[in-house]
Amino acid sequence: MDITSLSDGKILVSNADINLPVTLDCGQAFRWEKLTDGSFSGTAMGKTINILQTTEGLIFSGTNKDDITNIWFNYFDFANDYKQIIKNICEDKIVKTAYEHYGTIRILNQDPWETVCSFIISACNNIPRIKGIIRKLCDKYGNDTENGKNFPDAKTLAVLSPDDLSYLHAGYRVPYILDAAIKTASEEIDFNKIRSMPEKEARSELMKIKGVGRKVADCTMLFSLGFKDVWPVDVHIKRAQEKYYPEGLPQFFHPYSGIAQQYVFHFQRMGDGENKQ
DNA sequence: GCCCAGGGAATCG
DNA sequence: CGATTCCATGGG
Repeated sequence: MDITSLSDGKILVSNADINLPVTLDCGQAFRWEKLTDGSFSGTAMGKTINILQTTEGLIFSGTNKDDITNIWFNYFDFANDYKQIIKNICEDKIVKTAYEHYGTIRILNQDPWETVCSFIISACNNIPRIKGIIRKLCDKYGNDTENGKNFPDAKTLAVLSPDDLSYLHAGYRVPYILDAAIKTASEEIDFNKIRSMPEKEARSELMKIKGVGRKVADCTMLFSLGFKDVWPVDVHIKRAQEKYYPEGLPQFFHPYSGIAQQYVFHFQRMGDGENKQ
């Protein structure tokens, strides 16, 4: 991976092993918006940036070399060698087919509070509406970045009442959001401690939050806490398992079954011809 | 009107 | 443990 400053202030990251559009639009993050030129704008880790993937590589706008090294390198999980990981999980036919179609889907290392809150909102919901609710939440309660709105701090939401969030039209999820905010703000839930716990302990810790069951906990662990060997089961994955893995999952998915899960998830939603977008 | 959406809590047995 | 039922909301 090479980082080069361009004359217009943009930064080129070449030789990056990633399919950016699929990675940002496969349902693990909800705040990246695809613009008409094919680039993605979004706010994460307190920064609002734009990224365009071309044949030359990734072109970052609105950021600098230091932030690419200190923030975005980790956000896109570039420390892990996906070529090697994918080589192993591609012994599976479904994963192999999905990889041939979609290239390298990377697991993002997102902010844990934002992630658990986002997946609480995701319960029994569809992706466009999840994005809309999160957008409304950020517009009203998020802190300003240079070019957008950050996800609200837990402390900001912790002092609100359900009525304050009724404009979200998030229904029964509103008290769950508040419970997550209160427990996060008070550090009753400490994500930095959870990060270094064994898998089962981390999961049960997250499930102390109301509205966080097995699936939301697993998504939070996979997409923000570095647990690459969890397999979140939602309605799509359940269907895929019944269809393609009735005898159980291959052992060689370990210890990266979370990455395999993203390929199976994407394949089930988009890929096998009889599914809608 | 019905069904579905990256589920979870409460309440059974 | 597993199976049911209810929980708001909006799009197709």
